[in-house]
Amino acid sequence: MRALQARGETERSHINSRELGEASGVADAQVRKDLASIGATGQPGVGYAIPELMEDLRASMGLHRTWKAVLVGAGNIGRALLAYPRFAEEGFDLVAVLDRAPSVVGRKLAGHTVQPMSAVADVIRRTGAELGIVAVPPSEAQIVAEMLVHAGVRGVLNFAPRPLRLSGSVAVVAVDFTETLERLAFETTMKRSLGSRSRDT
Amino acid sequence: MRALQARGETERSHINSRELGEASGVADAQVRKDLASIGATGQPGVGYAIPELMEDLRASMGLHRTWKAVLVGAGNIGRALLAYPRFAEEGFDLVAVLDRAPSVVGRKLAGHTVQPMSAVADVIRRTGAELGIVAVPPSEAQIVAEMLVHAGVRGVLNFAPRPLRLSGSVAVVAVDFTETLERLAFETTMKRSLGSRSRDT
DNA sequence: GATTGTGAAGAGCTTCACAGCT
DNA sequence: AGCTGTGAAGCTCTTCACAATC
Repeated sequence: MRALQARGETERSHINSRELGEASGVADAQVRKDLASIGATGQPGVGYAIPELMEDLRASMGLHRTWKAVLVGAGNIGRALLAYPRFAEEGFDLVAVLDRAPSVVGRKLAGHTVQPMSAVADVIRRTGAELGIVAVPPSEAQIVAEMLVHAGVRGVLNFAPRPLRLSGSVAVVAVDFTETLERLAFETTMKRSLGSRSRDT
Repeated sequence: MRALQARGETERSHINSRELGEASGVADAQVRKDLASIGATGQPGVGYAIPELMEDLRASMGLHRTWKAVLVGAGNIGRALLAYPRFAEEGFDLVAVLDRAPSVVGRKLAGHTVQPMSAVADVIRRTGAELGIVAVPPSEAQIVAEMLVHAGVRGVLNFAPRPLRLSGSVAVVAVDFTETLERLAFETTMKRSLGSRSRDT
């Protein structure tokens, strides 16, 4: 999907598996297998119809609808997320911002009045948000996540560098900047000692 | 490594592969294979010595030393990274900040004077930075990454939602917030339709 | 002529299971 | 008795290659 988006508007209406593979770093047969597995089909001799392919990709990932998310934590990371224009473009709607600190509660950030944590159940019920974003210090991450889940969110995006223990019925995706840098250090070390193979993204 | 860190200070000096596996969600034999592959050895009948194991893990990931990184992009994400205290704790040193916009060049951010892009080669040579962090708009990500690589960095951390095409000898790790949210939407959909299995992080 | 969809082959990764060490 | 290190077996994922299709 990113490879298609990065191409921007080309005249061509179709793209073949080899090009898709080159753009995303996988083999052509892999592209065909994967696309077949999500029900996207191409035209032999022609390739995949780009608009239909995008639609199939989006549908396979549950992006055929809008997802509402509440953000907890109006610190540096929270504010960066609020200013991130692509969420809305991709169908993610930050419907509310909450924070514990009285000094930021009541302030306006990117059109949202920051709410106190005591409002969490209320806000989630009223907005119908299904996703929660945890952008608070690690010491508070677990309790904040539990409050969100208790209030009804089905998925949690965790920016705190601390593993969350939540009910198995809640999806959790974590972004840990330190881990990411460690991974980069690891791969950089590998690239140095061994030769190189091309990698994606 | 995260599993060990999360245990905190226990009296026990050793840990066996079964416990490590349970804490990190993999099979005991897998733990032994992986640890053997990085040269960490345990004591039959006893397990792995925890301090030595931590040391071997850190060494295998290239974390036995400090990594210097330059940050390009003093926008929301860049500023959030600058304020992130854990980088320094884990041995990552943000040695310089660069930006294209004349309005921010020269400003002080977290102790660093923002440099213009024209200084990139100079800054990297002078500081000896080996890692580059790309926190610029997607339209500039590719060219900025190429400038960094040309100036000598060996690894790039990319926050722009755009795949980078770089020489195979450069390590690239990407953090794409939109992709992350999309992944959360996908997993949330899966959790709803299927039952649940426990997942890590 | 170009390209898909897909069985079959191949490669790589995971689990098993047990000899050997403490 | 408890646990590691590791060949071998089992399994899954990837690549090959080609008949079918446009």
